[in-house]
Amino acid sequence: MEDRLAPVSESTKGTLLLVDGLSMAFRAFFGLPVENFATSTGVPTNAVYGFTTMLATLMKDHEPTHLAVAFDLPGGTFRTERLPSYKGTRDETPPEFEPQVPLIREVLGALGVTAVDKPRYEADDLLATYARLGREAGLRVLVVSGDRDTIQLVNDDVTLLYPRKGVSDLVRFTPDAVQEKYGVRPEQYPDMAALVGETSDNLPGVPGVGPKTAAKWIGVYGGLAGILESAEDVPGKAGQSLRDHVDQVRLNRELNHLLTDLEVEVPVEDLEYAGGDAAAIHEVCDALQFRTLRDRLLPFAAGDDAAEAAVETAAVVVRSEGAVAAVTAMTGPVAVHVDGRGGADADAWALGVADAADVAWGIDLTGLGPADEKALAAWLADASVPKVLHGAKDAWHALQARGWDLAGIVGDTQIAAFLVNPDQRGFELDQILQRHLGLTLDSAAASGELDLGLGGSAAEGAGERAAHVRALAAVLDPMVAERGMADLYADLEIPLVSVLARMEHAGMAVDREKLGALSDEARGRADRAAEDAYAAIGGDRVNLGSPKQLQEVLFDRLGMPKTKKIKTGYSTDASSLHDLNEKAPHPFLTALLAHRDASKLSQIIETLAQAVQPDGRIHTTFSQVVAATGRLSSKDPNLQNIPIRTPEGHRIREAFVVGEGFDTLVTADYSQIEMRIMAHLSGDSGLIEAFAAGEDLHRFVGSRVFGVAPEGVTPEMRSQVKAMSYGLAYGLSSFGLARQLGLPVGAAQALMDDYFSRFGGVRDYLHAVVEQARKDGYTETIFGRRRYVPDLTSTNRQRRDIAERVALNAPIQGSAADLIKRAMLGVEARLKDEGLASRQVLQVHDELVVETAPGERAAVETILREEMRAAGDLSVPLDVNVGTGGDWRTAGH
DNA sequence: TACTATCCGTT
DNA sequence: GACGTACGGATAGTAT
Repeated sequence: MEDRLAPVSESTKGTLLLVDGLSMAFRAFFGLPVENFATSTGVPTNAVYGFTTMLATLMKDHEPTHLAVAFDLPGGTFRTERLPSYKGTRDETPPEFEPQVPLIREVLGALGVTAVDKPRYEADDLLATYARLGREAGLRVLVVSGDRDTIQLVNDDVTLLYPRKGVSDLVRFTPDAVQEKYGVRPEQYPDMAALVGETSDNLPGVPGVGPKTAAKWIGVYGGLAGILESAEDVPGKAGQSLRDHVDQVRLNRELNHLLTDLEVEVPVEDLEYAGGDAAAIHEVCDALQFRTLRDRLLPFAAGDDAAEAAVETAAVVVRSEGAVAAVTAMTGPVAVHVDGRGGADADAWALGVADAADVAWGIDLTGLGPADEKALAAWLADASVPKVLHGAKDAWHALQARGWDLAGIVGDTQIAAFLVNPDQRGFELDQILQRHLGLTLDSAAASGELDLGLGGSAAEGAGERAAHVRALAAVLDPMVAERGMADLYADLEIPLVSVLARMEHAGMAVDREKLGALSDEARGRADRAAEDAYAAIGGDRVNLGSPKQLQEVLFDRLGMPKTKKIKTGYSTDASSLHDLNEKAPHPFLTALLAHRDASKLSQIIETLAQAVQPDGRIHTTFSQVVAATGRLSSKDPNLQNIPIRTPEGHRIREAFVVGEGFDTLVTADYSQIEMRIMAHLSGDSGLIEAFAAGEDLHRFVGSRVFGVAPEGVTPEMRSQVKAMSYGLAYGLSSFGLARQLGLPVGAAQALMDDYFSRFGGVRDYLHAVVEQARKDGYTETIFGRRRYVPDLTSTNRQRRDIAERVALNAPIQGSAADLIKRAMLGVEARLKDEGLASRQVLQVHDELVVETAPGERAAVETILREEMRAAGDLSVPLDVNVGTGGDWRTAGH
């Protein structure tokens, strides 16, 4: 019995793996603690995780050629029709289990595993039927079930894997193993079970008869039929008990017989396993937040034909000799890969180029002669040679670091992969190759960090990767086009790469002294507030930065009322602390809030100060492949979350200054861009009129909602309407609105009702956009950028609700992102056309910052105004505010 | 060292 | 019973 999990001997015709879905999911559920397995949104995943792990192990160990997972359907079966109390003693399934069943089916779908079910029949009956069909087809059959009834299926061709504990410890039942454990042959097991009874099925047995007696009788009388025939002769107390319960035994035997002759929808030959879909596996692993499991599932992905064709072309011969001459003679289109890093102390060290189906060139850039240097630099800077890269902006920087320009970028497979599915995570070359071509690079080659001492290997690696990029482009370009995003890709995202590269390269000048003074100040305030906080609790120097220790102080020691629940207890966030301070005022709370404020500030300042480069400027890194809505993101440091609301925030912005040799900073931002997009997309006449009128939007809307003259709109009314308007674009509920405005839910609901009665087009649009997305599976911006929202059809309420908010927000936020990106291209083109030396240095979602050269301020203001306005042709005007100053704060006013 | 949880800054 | 999008990033605490 210890020979569990050893692969069965494979027959020449293959192996059929049959799994009882629910019984194994249930075992997984109870085998793994539910509290340790959930997504960040609280969806429990322990059963999905355990089940999937088990399945992956089985698939890997046994390499089944045919595969099916059978499910019980809700509702009764022919057995409960026969006996309503059948399985009647089972406890109510835990509420965390049910929602995981559709998730398991999603995993199976991604893996390409057939799920089978049949109304009025149990999964076991399907297993029994498929076991017979598989056996008749000459397949070796493996049944995996936690239901003992399936023991009857075991024979020379059918082995049962039965969970002993959890789902990772499976016992292998062959006929001999069954005989050894139960003392009967597998086909006699139901006879035995009929006599002994099955508590889990609510089938009582013969009192006083256990497995030993049952086995003995079966041995003596040859089976249940013989036993019942000779019932009168069965001796002893047990014999009498048997005679008293003959009807029950007959019923048991009738019910525990599994049907092997069901009509099945899927013939057994269609259970042949053809592999899963890599993209779908990624998608489901993303959704369920599976990390380690992803790597175990991906090997089951089948490459499709297109991908395989592309992989073929990626099988390259890499050549280094004569590479420079060969490459510089190319007129494109070519795939280019650059190894190296941008930045102050590193540059490009290897270049790979691929343009033919089977030859790629690799060049070691570290040992080039002057002639080669010149030729290569010219070729890279030649805009008439079209080039495709993966992460072109990084390559741009790496080449720039050695003084070379990169031009002619016509494609970026990283961006293409992002457009195809922006919700994915991880767009590094090796990840995208894995995802779309099923290719696995070895980690050294994939990372591009090859040892320079290995002679030509860096060059060869670069050549190989260039070939892979070429293959990727061949697969991804049609996918982008298929999704209607060819123009968005070629005319917006790709040209933007160079614009962003130049912005990052330029950076923003910083007044170090100002920053330093601010830092000291904030540090001092934080320290003083900390002392106040310690004093307020009797001098105990708890770590104020530790939510855990704060919880202990607030809720245990001070006995304060509980705040909102979080995973680790009760929240100590700012809004909770404010609430607490109203309910139970305490000097500790005030001091803690002040400390939080000051230390956050000093932390931000410290991070910024540390990010200043030797050139006295901060160079952020923008990404086009992070925010699923299409917004840019900024990191190292993030310049898109610099404080602005507080006086201290203003002072931080004052430290961002115009650089030497330049004149001013000009900042231009769209006014109410999201509401304008809402007006355009919804076509609501009231909202369009509001913008056409050109007066204060929230005042206008407020006057309509509250039925007063615009002058009669109080600041209170205005702020309520403003919160309402913006909340709409985020899928705000009346509860959320109430909480934000400090109103009763009823009042918030009334406000929403009034709003919608005046702006019905908005309500209709919001409703329609979700419906359309549910139908199509994706949302779209004005410019055709897609975001897929599969969870709109999820049976899980929470997932569905989140998906609805995503569907509401994505077209609005995404269209705004498209607009400002278009504006950036327009601004860049105008600056160049007009021969100006001013340059864009920052984008913050609805705001552009330009550093102007002397004498160009007026021209730049005009360009910003015009290009931002002209970025889209909407049914409402795009209003732009422009400001100028020697620092970011001043310009922003 | 790597990862999770919490908190908080922006739009 | 929860309940507003999209991010980046610091810190604490825990797992490896």
